[in-house]
Amino acid sequence: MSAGGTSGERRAPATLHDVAREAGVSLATASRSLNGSTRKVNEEYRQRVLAAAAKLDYSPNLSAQAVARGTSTTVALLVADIADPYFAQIAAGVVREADHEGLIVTMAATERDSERELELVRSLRGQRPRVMILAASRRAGDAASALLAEELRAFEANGGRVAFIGAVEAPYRSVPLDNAAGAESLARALVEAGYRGFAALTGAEGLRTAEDRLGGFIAGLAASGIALDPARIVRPAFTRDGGYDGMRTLIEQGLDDLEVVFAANDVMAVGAMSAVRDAGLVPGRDIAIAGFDDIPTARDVTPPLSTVRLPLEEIGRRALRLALGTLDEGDELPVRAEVVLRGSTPTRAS
Amino acid sequence: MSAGGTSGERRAPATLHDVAREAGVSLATASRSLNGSTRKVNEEYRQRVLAAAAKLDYSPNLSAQAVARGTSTTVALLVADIADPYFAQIAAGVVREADHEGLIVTMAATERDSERELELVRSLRGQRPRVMILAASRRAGDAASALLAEELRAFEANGGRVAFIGAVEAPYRSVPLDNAAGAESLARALVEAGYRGFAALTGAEGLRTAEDRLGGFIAGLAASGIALDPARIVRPAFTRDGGYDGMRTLIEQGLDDLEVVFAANDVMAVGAMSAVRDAGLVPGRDIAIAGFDDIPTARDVTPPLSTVRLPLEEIGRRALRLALGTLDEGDELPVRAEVVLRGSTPTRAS
DNA sequence: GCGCGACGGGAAAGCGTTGTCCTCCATGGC
DNA sequence: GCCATGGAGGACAACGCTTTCCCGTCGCGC
Repeated sequence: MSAGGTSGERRAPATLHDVAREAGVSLATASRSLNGSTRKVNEEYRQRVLAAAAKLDYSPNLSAQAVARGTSTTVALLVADIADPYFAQIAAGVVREADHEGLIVTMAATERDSERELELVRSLRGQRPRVMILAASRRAGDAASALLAEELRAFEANGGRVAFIGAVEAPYRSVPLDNAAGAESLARALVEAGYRGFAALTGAEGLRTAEDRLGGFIAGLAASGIALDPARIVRPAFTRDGGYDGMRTLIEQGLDDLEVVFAANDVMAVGAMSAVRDAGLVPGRDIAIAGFDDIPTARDVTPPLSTVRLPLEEIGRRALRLALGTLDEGDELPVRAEVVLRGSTPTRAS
Repeated sequence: MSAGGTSGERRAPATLHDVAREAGVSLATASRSLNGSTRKVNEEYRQRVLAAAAKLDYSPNLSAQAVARGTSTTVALLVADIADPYFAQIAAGVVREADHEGLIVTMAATERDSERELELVRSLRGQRPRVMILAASRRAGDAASALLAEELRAFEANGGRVAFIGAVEAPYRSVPLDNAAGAESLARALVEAGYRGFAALTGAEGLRTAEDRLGGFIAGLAASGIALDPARIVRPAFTRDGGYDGMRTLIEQGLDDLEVVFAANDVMAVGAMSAVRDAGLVPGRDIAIAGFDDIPTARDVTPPLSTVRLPLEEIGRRALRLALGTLDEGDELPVRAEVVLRGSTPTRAS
């Protein structure tokens, strides 16, 4: 257990005051030397300050700076579950872009609970972050939802910026994901590949992302004159295990003319594949499976998973740029959702 | 692109001062009513303050609190790559535990560059976090390493807490992972399963985690009187693609008597499996593969990946508790690394 | 040679909180 | 009836920093 803790004199961190004294200059000059102030400071003084800062291991107190300046350098990121590759990739994008901008990311997980989401937004607001990015899948119209809106309104009224990832949310900026259109394209592609018997695994009712994807998929089928049997729509949890369970349900219901299962996200699809295999069937051959997101794992399962690719990391970066207002010209393009057909949905000889 | 931004009067956030005025009490009373002060405050006043706070949408400025109190409620977490499931799971654990303790997590990614790591530690120090958790794989003895030590020393001298995840680091607290012992057990288990022809895919030289695991594996083989041919040790990047490339190298070198490949982490193993498959071979049948970590995906690839299980989320939580000094009795137990044999290393009829 | 900007250092007033005193008032003991 | 006691509100000095002012010093134009 490595005892830990250097013997340490436990002195308080050096303050700007200490640096100024050490360098023999005023507080103001020290401050001006160490941050990008507009005021010029005599090169000799500046060197003295820099030396003193180095000598004292000075590191500016960000909290104090935030208080004095009236603005922080923080970005708050809210996701449903950090360990979920979908959110992990988005987070990676946000962090990278933030780093690029010299901002610091604070992260919280809603654990897919809208009460918690509300609570977190509330507490995160205390940091006075420059922007708040909400990637957590929101449910429409539940009790917490109105309060959340209230909270965000207050945040923006105070000069904060909110960016949503996913569906377009009322008055806020958002990086819209083309969930419906992507799923629709996927449906068409599958029909074109010869599939006729469909089922869908989607998240709990009211989960925006899940709804949109399912809706798009149904629309895509409808466009080809195919109706999705409501009995073939299963709504387990929006997770890997949910996908597994949902697929089991489907299998227990009887496979009859079922040819392909659309899972509303890749982790569910992966779970579904495992369920198929555990039932003694071969995914892709006995039952085709398609997902959504194109998480890295999608390539590495067997057979490789057909899916709708979302540039997740790019989405994270863009959400931050959007909130910051630093979107470049080219960035205005909507995020493309692109169908990627792989081995899990082989072309079907019709 | 959803214009964004409520029309907003853009007034500054309500301050405690505003609340006090609204409630008709002093600043001190307002402060005492809104935070857990030891001082009692008249119930009527307290209600007035609460009402005023609610009315004004007051949210205490955490930075100001940090400055005034002299301590922050922040935890800084440093990982190599957020999108990597290994770090994502650890991060999830840290965030969950932090949330439990009412702390806020700020996250940064070193991108596996020790220069950046140093830089990040430096800048993170400015937040005066209560603890700093370093999960980023460190290289031993490079240039930045000494400076990093210096930086951490300063941080601890100022009352901060450092916790490492992985190898035990000199004077700091750490959650040691039994990399060597785990790999050693795995080697023994594989020998016991009938394997004789080994190869290893590990990370760049000097990468602590990779070295320890390789070392353990070699020791395990040695214990069974088997030597690992140095030509059969490949050192690509410590990532999925590294695993893929490394496996290709191995295949190009000729498979001869090669029976099983040990990849120093699961994402590499997954990459290696894909390389095997892309070479027209079947992982598990033609070449067995084992990894390390037991990331969630390990169960879902085909065949399921044999590996050494590390309770990653628990490790994250424990790192935080360790740094905070809130480890319970039972937590003193070292983290167990447990061999999990799955289909990727079928028992070999000898 | 004088006046006037421009320049740049330093004092000091914030920033939004907390915590220490100080004070006032009610209570209780003798 | 008086004084010690203590409980609770309020003023105010921090906390570590930024930024506005103020002011002395130059350099330059006339």
